[in-house]
Amino acid sequence: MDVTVLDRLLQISELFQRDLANAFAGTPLTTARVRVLWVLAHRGPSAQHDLADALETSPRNVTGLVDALEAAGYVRRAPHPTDRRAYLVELTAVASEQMERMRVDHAELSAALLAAVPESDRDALERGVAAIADRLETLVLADEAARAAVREASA
Amino acid sequence: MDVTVLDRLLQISELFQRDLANAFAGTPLTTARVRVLWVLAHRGPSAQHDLADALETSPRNVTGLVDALEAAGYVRRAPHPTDRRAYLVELTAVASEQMERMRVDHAELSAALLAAVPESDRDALERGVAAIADRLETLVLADEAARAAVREASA
DNA sequence: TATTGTTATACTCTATAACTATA
DNA sequence: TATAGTTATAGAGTATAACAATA
Repeated sequence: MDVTVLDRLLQISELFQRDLANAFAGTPLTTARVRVLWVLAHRGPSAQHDLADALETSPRNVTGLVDALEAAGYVRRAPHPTDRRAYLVELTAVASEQMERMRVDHAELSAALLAAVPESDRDALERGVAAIADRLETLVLADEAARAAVREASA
Repeated sequence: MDVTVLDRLLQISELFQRDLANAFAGTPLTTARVRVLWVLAHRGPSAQHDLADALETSPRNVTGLVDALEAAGYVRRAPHPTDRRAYLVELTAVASEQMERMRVDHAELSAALLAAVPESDRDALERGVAAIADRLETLVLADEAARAAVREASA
């Protein structure tokens, strides 16, 4: 029973989740809420339905996440400049700083992990994980398309 | 803004979760429940507190997961041979077959992903992901130990 | 006394459907 | 008529605490 590359990738995947959970333990932040902040940090102030699209979740769920983040002081609901039905959700200063720290942590972790790999292996590693990520994405999307086709046919 | 190995690994991590969710959509199985079945397939019939340890979750949570799996016909609660307080949770035939299919799928996915990598890069890739997994595990465990020490000190 | 699993309670994430206000 | 976000309702995962039966 040898340990495959896939097993290692799954292990890495679990460790990431654990690391993130640890990082925000004891704060009001959770994985789902941090994802909202992360999207806002990258897209800038956004309407809730745009957040729902970006997060691939329901508008209802966004309402709950934004409620929690607003209560904890991480985001603000500002009026939308042209559509009175909508809000613009934006980060507070506290959250912007937190996301900046997260960006720095991310870069440091990236460097620390790469430092564990012998320099002579790094190019092949980069090509390899990129190839695997692309192939996996292709497989997952093809699988989802096939499922969607089955749903169509039975509807 | 270049895409780092870390970014690729995070992308792979998300795709795994998505793939697993797709695979069990429309069945009573979920990620948490499949983890229970997976542990049972590897450890054999187990008492619930052993499952709680293996899954790093609370006994209460195991009660709920086993309830759901039992209701859906994936596991059985058998009396423990020597401890009348405990049950031995074991897979049904249906679940054993499902786990065997999952094992085969896992092997096939492993082969498909590796096939996307040029043969000349594979050795370096294997060494690289192993090194990253080990380093990441070390970092996460050290972080958890540091947090535990802080909790001790403040208690 | 300690352990095994359950009941009680609560919070979070998620989804669908019905509804209000606005476009 | 369609869209943005909310209320209503429900299921799932998780946690702590109190408790019963047994060790």
